[in-house]
Amino acid sequence: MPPSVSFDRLAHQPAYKVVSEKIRNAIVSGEIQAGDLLPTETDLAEQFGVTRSTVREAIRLLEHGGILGRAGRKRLVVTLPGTEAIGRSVSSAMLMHQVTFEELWQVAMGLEPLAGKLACLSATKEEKQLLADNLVRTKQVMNDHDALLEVEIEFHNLVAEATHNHALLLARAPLNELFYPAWGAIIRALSPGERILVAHQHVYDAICAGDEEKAEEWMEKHMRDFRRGIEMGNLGFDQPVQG
Amino acid sequence: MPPSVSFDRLAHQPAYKVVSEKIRNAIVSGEIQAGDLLPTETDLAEQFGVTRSTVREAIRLLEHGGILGRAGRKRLVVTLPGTEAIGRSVSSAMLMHQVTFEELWQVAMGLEPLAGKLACLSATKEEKQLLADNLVRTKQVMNDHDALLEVEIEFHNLVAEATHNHALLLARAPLNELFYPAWGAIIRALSPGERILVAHQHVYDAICAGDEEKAEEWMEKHMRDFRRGIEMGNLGFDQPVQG
DNA sequence: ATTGACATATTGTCGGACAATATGTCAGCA
DNA sequence: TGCTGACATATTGTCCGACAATATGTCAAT
Repeated sequence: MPPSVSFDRLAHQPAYKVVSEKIRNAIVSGEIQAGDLLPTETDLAEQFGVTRSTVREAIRLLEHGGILGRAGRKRLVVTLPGTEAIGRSVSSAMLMHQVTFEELWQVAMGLEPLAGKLACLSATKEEKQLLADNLVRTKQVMNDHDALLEVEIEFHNLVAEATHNHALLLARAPLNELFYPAWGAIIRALSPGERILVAHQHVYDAICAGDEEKAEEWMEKHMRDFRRGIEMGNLGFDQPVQG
Repeated sequence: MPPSVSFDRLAHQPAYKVVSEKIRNAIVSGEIQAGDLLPTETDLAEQFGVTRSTVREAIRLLEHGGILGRAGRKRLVVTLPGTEAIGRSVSSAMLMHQVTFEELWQVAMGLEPLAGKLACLSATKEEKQLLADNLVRTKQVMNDHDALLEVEIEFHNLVAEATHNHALLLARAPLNELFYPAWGAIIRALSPGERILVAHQHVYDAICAGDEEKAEEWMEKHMRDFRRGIEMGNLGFDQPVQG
């Protein structure tokens, strides 16, 4: 016979979590702006009625998400979480889930062509100039594997930034981080400088011309090349990505 | 005259960060498996040669990313970061960046149709059954706004899970969280039960038939409906999303 | 096999302490 | 005036020791 009444497990949240949530709420609700200084640890401890140790643990909780940071070794600062912080945290999650290249590539096929398309609508002159500069440098370092990797990654980041879509930037941050070593391996194995340059050039032209379809299409081709690169280089397309 | 030599700013990383990184490395490198128990705080403190307070701060740093968790109120456990942890952390980043509905919707247009397409290839019988159950429940709660919201969100999650693509699941986690209130507002304002059901039905049929194109297409239509819903409901398509 | 009593281990929180470093002030000197 | 150095102050990073609350493990009694 089942018990006639059942009680919820009462959740006695530790103080450091409560404090952390209070601070987080104040931040995301806009009560504290990015760039604002937080009170000192001692002040916070007094305000919340807990010890400094507890406040410190609460702070660490938020620090990892990039919401809080320190300028120098000093005062706490409310920070706009950049792509790095998000990328690191999400990509380590993906690593633990043993995400394969294939899975990663599928997501990239959803996001990179989209970035190309959207960039056509919103790229400023300055951003187009940065892309042009990147192309020039690409031609120069065509045979320097390490440098080529750098400009290749930079190109994709520039396109993504040209969309001015922060949701997109944050969503693709982990891909960036995880593809990095793979691109490096492909470049070393196949020296695909020419193919990369051609694809980038077409994407750039499309963005300058505002031709959404073409940008999307060439970004797609570029990503298919990437896939073929992994397959041809025997890098294990269906294998988990390495950190 | 510029100085003849320049030195890098020497980075005196605090101990809690070092400890945190060491633990993180051990985890993502697979040295410690998910599900494993970590040594007690006192043990860790001894091993690293620091105080328990320092170890605790290091632990908090990882706890936020969902890498570490506690079973009960006891021992530390290495955890596979779920979509909730990632979703919370990334979505608060998006909130702080004042991401607009439009930006969010653009990313969703890249990921949701993709999810539909991929689900056609990998959905198991059990998952199809879950989708079917969801459809039945959708018909039942068509006029109950709150319940309708629940099944709507669940449907999208089920489709995403049916792809078996963890990278995709993690990438779309924040969208989920941020769209939630918006869907609710749309449903209350427009009672779009019929349209939702029709779209879901078509996506479901396509997945069962393994028809990738159709699944993608209907998911796209569904998302366009969502966009029109925000616009018609005057919910501010170009306004920042509210937490 | 279940219950209760008891010792033990571990976490959450507290309080105080100190060294290292950044900040602010002010006098001294070109 | 503008720069330098000395000094007091504030704040963080780290340490130590302590205690209550709570899980865990053991064992006897029923």
